[in-house]
Amino acid sequence: MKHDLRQPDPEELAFLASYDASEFPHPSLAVDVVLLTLREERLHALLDERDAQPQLGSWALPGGFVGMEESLEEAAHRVLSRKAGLDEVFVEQLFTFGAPDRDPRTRVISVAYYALVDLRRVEAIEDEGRRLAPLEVPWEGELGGPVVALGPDGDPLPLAFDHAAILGTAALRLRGKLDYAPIGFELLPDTFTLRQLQSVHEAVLGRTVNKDSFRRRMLASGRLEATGQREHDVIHRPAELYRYLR
Amino acid sequence: MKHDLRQPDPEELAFLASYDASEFPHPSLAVDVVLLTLREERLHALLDERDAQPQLGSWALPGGFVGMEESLEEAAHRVLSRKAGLDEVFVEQLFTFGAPDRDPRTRVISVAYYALVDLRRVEAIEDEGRRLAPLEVPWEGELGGPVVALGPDGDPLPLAFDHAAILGTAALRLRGKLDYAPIGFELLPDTFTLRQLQSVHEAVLGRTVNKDSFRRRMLASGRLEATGQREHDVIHRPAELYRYLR
DNA sequence: TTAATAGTGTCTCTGAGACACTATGTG
DNA sequence: CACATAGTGTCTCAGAGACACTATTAA
Repeated sequence: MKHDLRQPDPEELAFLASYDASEFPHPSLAVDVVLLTLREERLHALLDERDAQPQLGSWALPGGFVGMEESLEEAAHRVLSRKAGLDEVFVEQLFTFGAPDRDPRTRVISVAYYALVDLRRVEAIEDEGRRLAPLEVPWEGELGGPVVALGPDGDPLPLAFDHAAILGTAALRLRGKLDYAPIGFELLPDTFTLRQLQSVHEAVLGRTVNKDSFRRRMLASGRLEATGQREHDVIHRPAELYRYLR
Repeated sequence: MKHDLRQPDPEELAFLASYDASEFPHPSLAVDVVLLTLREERLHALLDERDAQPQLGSWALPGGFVGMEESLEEAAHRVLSRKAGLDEVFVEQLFTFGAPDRDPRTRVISVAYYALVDLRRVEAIEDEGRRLAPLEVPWEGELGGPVVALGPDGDPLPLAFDHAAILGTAALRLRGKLDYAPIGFELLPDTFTLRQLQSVHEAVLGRTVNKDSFRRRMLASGRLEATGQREHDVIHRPAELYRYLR
């Protein structure tokens, strides 16, 4: 988001030189990133098990405090790079969470971002304290609400702070934007079939979509380019591979 | 946004007691409010002329720093109450602006909110340093970009900081949400005619809308209740007055 | 050849735009 | 009565769903 700053005049420069930023108490400012990917037709989010207080042992979104010289989006990318080894990921601001009691340590405002990435780029990063947890969205349509992350036994994972609400906001945003913004592609590899894209939409929306009209809409959108290649190693007629036109 | 916090255990409580929040440098955190209303079929935003450095004399969105005990939305309501004498206003989080250079004093992150209100509630608050400035949106559809606020002579007002970009984000959000969220009503008095509601949509969208299908859509939405009353003091057949069903 | 999915052609249904027509207030 | 806008009835057109049919690969 670019903006023009007025040129300061001399009087203003004198004021700025004497300005004391520590005059008021400041809350802490963090970014939390909802890294979403698709595995087995289901949305998964990257979660880290907290290895320190507070809420030791619960599962948290990757996040970090915002540096004094970086933009919010840069902070989100830094978090992804540090905690998931990912660069060049699609990232978008989600919502800013600032309830006074959301962090028991002190006042922490969190600017949440969501990131979308193809599974192949992240499936290797799982270890004991870091999971791609399947999400269960317990509401439909435009309702919204917290989202449940599942552990390997299918039981809900304990989520830290208000991170269930952040996940819920991400799921809601994704569902809302999917139909009019080109974001489904971000969860797929470079080239993909229409069926794969449809599966992405179905997983995100939590419902089946009509095959015929989905194909028509996607092809009519003008954002897909046929590669001329076809998928292989499938047990049926191979489908055309498409590429997303940026 | 409600969330469940886990109950801290004794070990966690000990940690919290020793936690020092001043360990890291913190940016300042502000809220800025885009208060929008409709006058003469045009969107207007409340702007204050800055009477202090920096950017003395330029026009700024009403805003303020976030208190340590209040939520972000409470801070937005407080700003509206203090700077516009308004309570019970429709308010929604817009976007968080955090470019490192957006404020020349120091690092200030601003959580922007937009508020929608009927003109009758705010037209009396204008004075020398406080205006409802008409907005000119120099782009269409889903493009976005900064927005121009006009002075009484029709010339653009100098806007402080990145507030032109914040206004642009508000205009874009409003245009995007108008068709699927019940927000047009917020810019009208309690009861209104369908023609008035159509005017609201036309002003926000910056284009005319089809009368017939607009009526059909609104009546079919189920969110309007006929009051049985009609407008009066008009030179033509008076229209039915409707009320918005919350 | 069969199984399985890719992809096409076409009918129907629904909602938006267009437009003509009727209704009802004021001057 | 004329004027101006409110409000209705109906036709057309475009896009979504439904469904039958053909195409193409592997086993």
